[in-house]
Amino acid sequence: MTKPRTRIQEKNSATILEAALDVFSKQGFRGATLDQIADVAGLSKPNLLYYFPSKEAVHKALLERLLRTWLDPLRALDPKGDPLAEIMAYVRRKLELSRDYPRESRLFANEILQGAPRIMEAISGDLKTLVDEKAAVMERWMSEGRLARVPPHHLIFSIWALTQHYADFDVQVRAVLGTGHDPFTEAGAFLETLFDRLLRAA
Amino acid sequence: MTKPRTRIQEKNSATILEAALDVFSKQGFRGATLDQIADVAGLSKPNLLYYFPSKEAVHKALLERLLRTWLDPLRALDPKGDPLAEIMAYVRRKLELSRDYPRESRLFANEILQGAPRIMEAISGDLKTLVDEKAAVMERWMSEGRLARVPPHHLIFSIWALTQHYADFDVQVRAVLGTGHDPFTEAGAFLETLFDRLLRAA
DNA sequence: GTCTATACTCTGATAGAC
DNA sequence: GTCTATCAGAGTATAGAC
Repeated sequence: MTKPRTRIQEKNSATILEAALDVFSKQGFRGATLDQIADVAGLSKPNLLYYFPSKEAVHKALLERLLRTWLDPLRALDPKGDPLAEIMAYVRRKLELSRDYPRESRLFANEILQGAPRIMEAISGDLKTLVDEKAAVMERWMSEGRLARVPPHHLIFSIWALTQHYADFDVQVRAVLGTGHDPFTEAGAFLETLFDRLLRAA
Repeated sequence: MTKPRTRIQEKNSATILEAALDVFSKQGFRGATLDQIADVAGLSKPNLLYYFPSKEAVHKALLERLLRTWLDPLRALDPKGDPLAEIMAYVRRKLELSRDYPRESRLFANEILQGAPRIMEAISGDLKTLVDEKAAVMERWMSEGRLARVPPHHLIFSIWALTQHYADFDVQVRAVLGTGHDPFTEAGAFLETLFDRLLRAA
C-alpha cells in the first residue's frame, strides 16, 4: 500500500513491514515466505495481501525505506568540519546503526550477497554519487595535510565493513567472544583507536 | 555421498558440490533449489539425489568442506614468528581467500546471516578455541611490547570484516569504484597500510 | 547409474462469504 | 477489512523402467 489513508491501514501496513523485516533479514527474499510474515504480523495471509499486492511489493517497500535513511550518516559528513572529528563521528553513527538497526543491516547484506538484483540501480546511482562526492572531500583534506593519505574509497569501504560486521555477523561475534562481553561498546573503543592511528596526520 | 568409491561417483559428487556452491552461495539454503543445482551440474534432479540423500546433505557437505580449510590461515599464525609479519601474512592469505574463493565466503556469510543454524556448534567450539588461542599469542606479543596494544579478539574480527567484505560485497565495491579499478590489489595495499599503522609498536 | 513419471507438500495469490 | 476455501505452480523426494 503506497499511500495508506485510514489509521487502521497505517497501523497494519506498519505491522506487516515490521514482521517482513524480521523474516526477510534472516532468510533473504527467496527464503522468506508470506506464511512466516503473516504469522509474525498476526494476520492471515490473504489479509496481508490486502495491504500489499505481492511478496515483491513488501520487499520493495522495505528496501526503499532503508535506502532513504541508510545514507544519512554519510551525507552528514561536513566538508567544513575538522577532518578527523568528522570521520570519527561517521564511524560512531554507523556503529550505532549496526547496534540499533541490525535487521536493516542484514536485509541490505542479503540483497548484496544475492547480487543486488533489486537495488543495483541505487548502488551505482545515488550511492556511487554520494561516495564519490565525500571521497573528494577526504582527498582534499589529505592534500591539505590535515589527514593521513589513504585511498578514500577504500577508507569508506573499511568503515562499512568494520561497523556492519558487528550487525551482520552478530551471532559469530557473540559466540567467539563468549559471555561477559558487550560487543558494540568494545567495538566503539577499538574503532576509535584504529581510525585515529590510521588517519592522524603524521 | 560421504565416501565415494568409484571414479564416476567421485567425479559426479564433485560436480554436484561445485554446482551447489554456486547456487547456495548466491541464494542461501532456503532460496536455493535442487532444480537450479541439478541444472548447473548438468544432471537430472533424481540423479543428483542418487548421490546425495537430500538438499540438506548437499549443503552440509559443503559447509563441512569449508570449515575444514577456512581456518587454515589463522592456524598458520606462528607464535615464534615476527608479530607484525605474522599478522600481515594472515591478512594477505585471508584477502587471497576472498579473491580466489568468493563463493565460499558468501556461503559462510549466508549461513551466519541466517543465525548459523547449521554451524553454531563449530563456531562456538573449534572456531572459538582457535581464536582464543591465537588471541592469547597476540596478547603476549603486546605485553612484550612487540605489538601495539589493541583488543586481540576485535583485531581478529577486523581482519575478517575487512577481507571478507571484498568477497561478500563484491558487487557493491565494483559498482561504487566504477571501471578501471582492481579492488583486490588496491585492498591489499590499503590493508597493509592500515594494519601497519594500527599495530606497529610505538 | 540414469532417466521418466509421479506423489506429496509448500507457497504465492485469488474468489467470495461475512 | 477480514476470513475460509481453494487454485496453480514450484519444490523435495520417491518409484520403477531401462
